[in-house]
Amino acid sequence: MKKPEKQYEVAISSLKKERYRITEPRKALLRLLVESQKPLSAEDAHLSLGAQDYDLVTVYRNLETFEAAGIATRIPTESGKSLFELNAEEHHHHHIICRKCHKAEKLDHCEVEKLETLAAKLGFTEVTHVLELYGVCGDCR
Amino acid sequence: MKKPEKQYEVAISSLKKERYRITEPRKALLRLLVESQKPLSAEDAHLSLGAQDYDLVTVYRNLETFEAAGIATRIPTESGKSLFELNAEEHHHHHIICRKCHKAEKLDHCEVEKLETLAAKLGFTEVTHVLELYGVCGDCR
DNA sequence: GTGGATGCAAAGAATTTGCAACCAA
DNA sequence: TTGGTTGCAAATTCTTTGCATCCAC
Repeated sequence: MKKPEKQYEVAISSLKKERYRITEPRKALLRLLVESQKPLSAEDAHLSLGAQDYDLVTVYRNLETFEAAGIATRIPTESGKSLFELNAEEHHHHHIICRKCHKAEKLDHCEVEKLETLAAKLGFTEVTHVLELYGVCGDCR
Repeated sequence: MKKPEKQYEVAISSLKKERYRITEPRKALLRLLVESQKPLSAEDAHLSLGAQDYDLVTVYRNLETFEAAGIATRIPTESGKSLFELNAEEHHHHHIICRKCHKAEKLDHCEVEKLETLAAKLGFTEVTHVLELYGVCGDCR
């Protein structure tokens, strides 16, 4: 795993390269994502940043911006709510998300049965998974 | 794949066993799901049933009921919209969903790299996937 | 200085809930 | 008969959009 400061700097560079401005809300949100190292919902982020400091809408817009800049990824969840996480330059991974408290933990190794075993080892029960692929079909191209 | 009539009967039996009533909207929705053999959104189903015949709310409630009865499964999608599909007694599978027209096709074999290859063979490009596990964590139990 | 970014309000989309009328068992 | 089910309306939840103001470059 990359050092937080490094990860922050790399992200800032990506934003600059794409001509996005480095604003206070963006810096704060980026720091939060770097520090938490976990997928967060827009609301989580808004609260953690101190709800009174920046608007929820700004958080949404910037998460979207981060995604467009290739800095973050949106993770659709079972509940219909999206989580966002910083793109780690490390290997591909997924998460195990608690159905009750919505805590998300990172799972290394990407293969479903192995993942379910891993999840069980982390103390999760009633484990199920959602796996869907997305792409553009021949008809739409 | 099971014969449609058979599948319909099995589903009806499941509903009866759970003491759910066999109403017109339920029969119509079930027939639709059996026939389409593809995941549908609540709105898709509502339109296919003839929007004027049954209420969208009834469709939502019955898809929920079907899920509770173990007849159907909700599939959260990238866009935040849910799709529902009848539980096939056959093997575990997932889908490839077109980002543009939202057409969903069934993919057999559950292993991610294989699936992406399969998706490519089906003519899909820009293929990505969402894989998240859900469960109840130790803290919540 | 200027166009992108923000905050506030309001709109939107998907889904859920409340409640009286209705009907399957 | 009666409690589950439906339809209509309204509420909720998450997310996006409009617009005037503001500030990073």
